[in-house]
Amino acid sequence: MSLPFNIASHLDTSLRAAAGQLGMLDRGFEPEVRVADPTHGDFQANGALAFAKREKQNPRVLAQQIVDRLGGLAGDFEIGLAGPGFINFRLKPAALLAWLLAYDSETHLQTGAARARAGQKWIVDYSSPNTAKQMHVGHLRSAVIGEAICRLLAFSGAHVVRDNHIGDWGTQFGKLIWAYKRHLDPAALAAEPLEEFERLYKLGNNAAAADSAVLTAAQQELVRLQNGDAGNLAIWQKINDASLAAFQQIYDQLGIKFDVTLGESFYNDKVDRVYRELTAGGLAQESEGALVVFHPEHPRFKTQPFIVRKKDGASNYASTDLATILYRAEHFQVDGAAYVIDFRQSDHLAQLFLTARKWFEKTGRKLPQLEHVDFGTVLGENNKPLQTRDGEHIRLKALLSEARERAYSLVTARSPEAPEAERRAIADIVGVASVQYADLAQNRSSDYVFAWDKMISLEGNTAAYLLYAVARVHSIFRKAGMDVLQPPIAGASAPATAAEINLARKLTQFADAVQLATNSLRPHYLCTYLHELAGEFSTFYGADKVIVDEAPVRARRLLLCHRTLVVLETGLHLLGLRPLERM
RNA sequence: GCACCCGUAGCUCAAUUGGAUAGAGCGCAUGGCUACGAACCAUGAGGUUGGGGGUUCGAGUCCCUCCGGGUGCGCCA
Repeated sequence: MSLPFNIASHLDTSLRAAAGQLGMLDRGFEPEVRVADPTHGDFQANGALAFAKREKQNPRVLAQQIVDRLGGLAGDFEIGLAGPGFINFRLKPAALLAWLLAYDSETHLQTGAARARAGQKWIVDYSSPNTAKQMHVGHLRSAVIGEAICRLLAFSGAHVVRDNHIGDWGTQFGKLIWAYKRHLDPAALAAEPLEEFERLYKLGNNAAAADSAVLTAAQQELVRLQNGDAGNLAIWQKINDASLAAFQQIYDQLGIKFDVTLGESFYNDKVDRVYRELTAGGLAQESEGALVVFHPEHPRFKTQPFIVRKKDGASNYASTDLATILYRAEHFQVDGAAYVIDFRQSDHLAQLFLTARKWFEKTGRKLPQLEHVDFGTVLGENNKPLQTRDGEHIRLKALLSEARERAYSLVTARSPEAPEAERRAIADIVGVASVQYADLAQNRSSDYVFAWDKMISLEGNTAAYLLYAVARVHSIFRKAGMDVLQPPIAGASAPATAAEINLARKLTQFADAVQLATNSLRPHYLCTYLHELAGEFSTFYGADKVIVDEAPVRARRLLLCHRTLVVLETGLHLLGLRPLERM
């Protein structure tokens, strides 16, 4: 019997069966299987300890009773008992070989992984910039982390809807339209539309500040827009279209393609229902002229209101966010929604989710699982939010160009003999991947310091280290005149050297890394894994020559190389990075 | 004032959510290219996990309390 894709779940199942025979299952036994330190084994089960503690039994005796009922695993694992009651599992070389033979492509890895969330539907709300403004460094993390999360969820079998919840209905449009009508430079609009919109907005803003007549005129433009004035709507539409086209240039570099772009304007006609239902349900109340929701049971939200309608009657982002949840539940019928948004909006989202829960309860609806995927700030090397020297936001477009340029200098220094076009192509991938990876590799909850040297110096836990490992595998096949798509692995013997075994066992842990990253919505777990895998490969590469005369040895080493390639490339795809064959 | 997040090696960060001797990378020291890519590998030094108390078989992780940093708190999103 061959091992399934996810070995940890396989062990979990067997342990539950054994515990069931002992009558432990209905008393809350949890196997707690996890990847183990190599000194102990490949996987370990800790569940006997917690269970014995609760039941006031001897954990070691308990663990032994479980082990005695794991006979079915004896073919694939060496099973041991250690310490106060840890159960250790070490894969036998033949089992490692069998797993490697079975999972031979990204498709088959995905088939294995896709059981976890088959039938689920998730919507991921990420990027979500404001229109009429350029994307800046503050938009980087949501886009990069959000895309990785989409890919992880999809890989795990979920149907994923990528939603760009753009800010396309702000009060800024009054001043912008006022200026647009009077000061538009058509040539600038054609060349760099967002530059032109920003110039116009500043112009309108300054004029309104200096002259109250202009301010009034701008406010009237906004009212006209909101009342459906055809001319203003056309301008508004043009601004949004141009903005989205400019955003897409960034998204193309980051490998992002949205399924839907449903911004705030989309929910304009859907907020009245929110007001009605919240009021009818007794959840919302008038306060200082506004419609607000309090949460008496909450230490802070009992006094900090959730303002769902402003005193002037207008909606705000609380109203549209509530309407958005309803739309996602009714129209998309999602099981879950992930909001990839800055940690500074934690209060807003907590109030939003709390309000939605009560609202859905009152109205008898099923609330999707709502997750705030928060992340910290991108800091400069002075530990302050990253800015240009004159205190402006750093534009994403410029940041990505600089990444490509820096990578180009490096590639040129390393490989001056390569053709210009090839160096450019490599640099485009390495540069952007470095930025993405630097963001993903760190636990999203904390701030991170943006340091060019660290991310493109190509050492340590960086994109380049992973890409280098990929390039070296390709190189082995290329030099040996073999087709990497048809690796000659027939007759491969089981992993035998220390480096081979360490690499093989690391490969089998891919499933666990994906599951951990997906369930916690934290891509850095996958990054850590891929870095460790690339490290095991480098060690193996240095220790054991692949192209040797002895056929079974050569075949098994080619097998390891090929599977390393498949897992690394699959992992890079999951993070939203593009692999390359040479660098 | 109230609330939330953070504090781990000189630096940047992990630690599978309470598990085994707290691990990586950078930097530092030493060694390795006539071996498939040295953008690499091997070995080594480096820690009172901000301080103190508590919970238990077991705490970087949970609770309390100080210290230090960040963020949010009625009509921007």
